Amino acid sequence: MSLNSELSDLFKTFAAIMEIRGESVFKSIAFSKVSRILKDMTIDVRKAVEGGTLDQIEGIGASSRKIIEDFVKTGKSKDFEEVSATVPAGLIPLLEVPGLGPKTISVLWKQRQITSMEELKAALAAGKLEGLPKLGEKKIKSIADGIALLEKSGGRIGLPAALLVGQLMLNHVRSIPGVKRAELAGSLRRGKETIGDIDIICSNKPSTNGADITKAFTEVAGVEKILGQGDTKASILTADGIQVDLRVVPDVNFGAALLYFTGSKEHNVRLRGLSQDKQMTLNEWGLYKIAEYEKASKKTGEAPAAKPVASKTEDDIYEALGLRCIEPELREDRGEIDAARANKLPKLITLADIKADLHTHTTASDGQNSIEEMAEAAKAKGYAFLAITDHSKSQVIANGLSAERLLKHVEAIHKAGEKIKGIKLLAGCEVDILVDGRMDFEDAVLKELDIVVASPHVSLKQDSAKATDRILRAIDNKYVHIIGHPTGRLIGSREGLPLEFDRVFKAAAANGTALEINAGYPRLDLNDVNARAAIQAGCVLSINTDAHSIDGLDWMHLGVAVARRGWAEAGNVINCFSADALTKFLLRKRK
DNA sequence: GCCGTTTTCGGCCCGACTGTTTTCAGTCG
Repeated sequence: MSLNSELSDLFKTFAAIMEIRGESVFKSIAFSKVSRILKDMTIDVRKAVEGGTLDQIEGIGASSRKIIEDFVKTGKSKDFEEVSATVPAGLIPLLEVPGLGPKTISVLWKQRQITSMEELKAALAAGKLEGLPKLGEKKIKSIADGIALLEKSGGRIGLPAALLVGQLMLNHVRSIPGVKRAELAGSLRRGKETIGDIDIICSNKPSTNGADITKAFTEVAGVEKILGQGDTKASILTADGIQVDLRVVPDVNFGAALLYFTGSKEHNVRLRGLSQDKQMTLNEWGLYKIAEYEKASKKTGEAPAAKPVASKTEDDIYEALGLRCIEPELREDRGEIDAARANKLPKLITLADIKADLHTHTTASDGQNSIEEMAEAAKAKGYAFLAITDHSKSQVIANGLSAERLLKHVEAIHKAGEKIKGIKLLAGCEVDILVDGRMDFEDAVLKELDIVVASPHVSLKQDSAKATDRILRAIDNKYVHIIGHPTGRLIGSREGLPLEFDRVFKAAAANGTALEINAGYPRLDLNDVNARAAIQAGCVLSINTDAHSIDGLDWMHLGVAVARRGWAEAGNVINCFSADALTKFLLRKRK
């Protein structure tokens, strides 16, 4: 694990300990923020310490700086060790249980000596939680249910699965009589790579009441359990263990509700702070002048009786706050609010900007469709280019091509290209980057190819220096156009190469080698944060599906979502280049 | 714990819901 990740985890744990100890919530919020800053940081924190730039980062104060400096110097933090000795480590995972928070955990610990999940389960089974303050029969059952839910769903689900379920449920909501507008919200709308639960916001026509809509929502096929259903809100659990929440609001409040439930939480907090500065208050019903809002009567589940400054659309609210409208993918409190104020938001890339897929496979290696079938499918998407890039010889398990087979394949691709009009086929190869950074083919073979994607597939546990040197050598190769899935990570199962990204980005920018955002799930590699840092360093990106079948070409939108979260514009991505510009890009390095 | 063009002290975002309570604490998003 990288130093940044270790320190990020340390601060996350520190924040959790403070919650359980019952310290001021603002302290734990502050450390949670530091944890997030470290996780998002693309330079090695050691360099920030050595360069003395830690002070300049907003959110890192004297206490955090001391902990970071100690940890970088000695591999541990005395402050952290002292505090963590006061709370059993086994209590921290209990914060993940839905319905169980720090206050209750503290009571369980101090009054029933529970210090771990196992002990909590044993105590529940033995009925030992009775008689505690604020813990009635229902609360005890909800803790047991929460543990069961956590163990069943195993936490977060992947973006593609969430999109499928989300779209189905959204269509269902839109078909309910009385629904006027409905949209996906939450982290799904922001395009995050993993999703906790699915949020849907809808507005109702004046003639319909919310309870009819929430009831119809819970009656769709595939609902395993109804978690709750009221006039304005319902929650269900699908058979796959995915939670879907619906909120119903009057149409005039739709924009405020959508903004609120799209989040992120951190983005919302910043917006509300900004509202305060302007003598306004922002909530899920709308943006109000504080003076009027305080006088207005309020009833739970109903909009406050004051005229909002803005509430109908998200654009209205941003505008009233003096901001350009911020796209959902940017709402992470990563500088988007300042950019919106300065009118410096990027014009984000869209799926429609994509004119090429530059990394795909056929039956020649481990794909399922022929050259012609892949070409026709890509043409049907309106692409101008398709690169066929089957595996190189080291990928024995994927039926990788020998030099001889590859050269024959190149001929076959060119021949197919002559037959199929309306799309240009590029004959290429996904060449393995060997453990020391050499290519899996000699230059004499590579120079016969229209396009070379060089990817790491094996030895993905190298140390940082070796891994970085390996990728740098590939970037330097004059025949390599794109570094495919640069880290080799797999979401949820493999960390990938611990690259020194600043060196990688500098070299790629200097050489004109594109870095891939692999759109295949669970790769999505580069990730959002690294894609953004790469652009800032002057790199060009390439978004490709790595499709192994014609269906695989459909996942381009996942890569575009990552790119959007990485603040990418069409001009940063070679797949959006004009035919001329792409051709020039492919030839330039070889001069 | 962090921050500062009113501030180096005193704020720090907001409402819904649930359960355990007779007015509020805890949790969630």
